Amino acid sequence: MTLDFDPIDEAAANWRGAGWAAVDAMTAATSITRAHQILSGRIDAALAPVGINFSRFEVLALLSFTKEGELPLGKGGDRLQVHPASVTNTVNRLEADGLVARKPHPTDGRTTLAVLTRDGRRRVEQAAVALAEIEFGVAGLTGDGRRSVDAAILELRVAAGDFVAPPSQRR
Amino acid sequence: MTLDFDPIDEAAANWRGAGWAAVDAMTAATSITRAHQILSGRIDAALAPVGINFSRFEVLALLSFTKEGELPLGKGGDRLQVHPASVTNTVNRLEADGLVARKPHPTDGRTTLAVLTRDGRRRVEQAAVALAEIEFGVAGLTGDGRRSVDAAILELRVAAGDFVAPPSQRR
DNA sequence: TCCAAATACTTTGACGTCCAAGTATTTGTT
DNA sequence: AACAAATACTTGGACGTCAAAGTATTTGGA
Repeated sequence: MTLDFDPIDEAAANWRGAGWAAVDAMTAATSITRAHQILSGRIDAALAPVGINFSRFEVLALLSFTKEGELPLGKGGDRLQVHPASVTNTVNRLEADGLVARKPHPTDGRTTLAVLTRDGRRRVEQAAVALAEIEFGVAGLTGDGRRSVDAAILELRVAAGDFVAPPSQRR
Repeated sequence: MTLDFDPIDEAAANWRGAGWAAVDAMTAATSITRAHQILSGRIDAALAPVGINFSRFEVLALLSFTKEGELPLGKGGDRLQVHPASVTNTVNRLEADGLVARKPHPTDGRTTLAVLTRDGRRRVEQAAVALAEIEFGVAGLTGDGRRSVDAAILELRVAAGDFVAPPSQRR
């Protein structure tokens, strides 16, 4: 199962051998992809005992940060950068588990609000603890590593147009 | 659509406000997740005109690096770190498109080989060019940024047990 | 006022990923 | 030689994601 060589190193060597371009870009992209794979696996494993997964957690967390514990579905999608259909799907499942409820928007008939239930609030607290315990899957990354990842990816996100205003100071 | 603030900064502030732990780990994990989302979108968009997607490309590339253009399905899954069922699925689709063929292993009846076809080889070359043109989606990351991402994620991968031998020198 | 365009969400369908279970074959041990 | 365990792959099911199309409602301009 565990390889005795670095698969990314090997990929880079193969790439060069084939005369393919942009090897540095390839290794960076592959590193990020693999990192995501690792984090995703660890996070889902940590959340499984709590009875949710990461996308559901993200929605619950977002709701828990609002004053009233409610948010239009579309706003949630914008913040989490996911497709509206994914939000619908996630909220459906959260609703089936009694962790959120849908409520019509008071003044805009097109809009639906997701509202955190009492169970939902309890669940998201449990999940936050579980995630903190595994350090969000980044165990193995030193403080320096985390900062340099944050800084480098900030460049990427700005270049991708994630947001326009100059970022406030990251701590 | 585009936000006028950094959503990760805001998430960190919310996290602190709620008294939740491991904020630094959360931002690193969120950065990586978002980076993956960005890369994935760019890469799929670049490959769409070529008629494949990234997972299919990975399989084709792996095959193209072998002497004979063939590899047991299981080996491919190990290298790409994906589930056997995913390999089966991907190879099914590549086979339906005539880009690979299945062939029984000459000595081990349990094993199936995926063999690159002529069309498959042509296609993977086109894809490599298309990916190099968009710098594998990491446009926006400077050389320094790419190196620091590679280095930091190497720590994470080693900690996760991706491979055991000391890595050879990265360039 | 009226109506086309924009907005918000849902539905349907395609695809990728994983897990668990099932089949076939090979290995290793007694 | 015999058989349990390991290995390699496939199948079926659950879930997440996106795109495209559909429905309902609101906005904004003629």
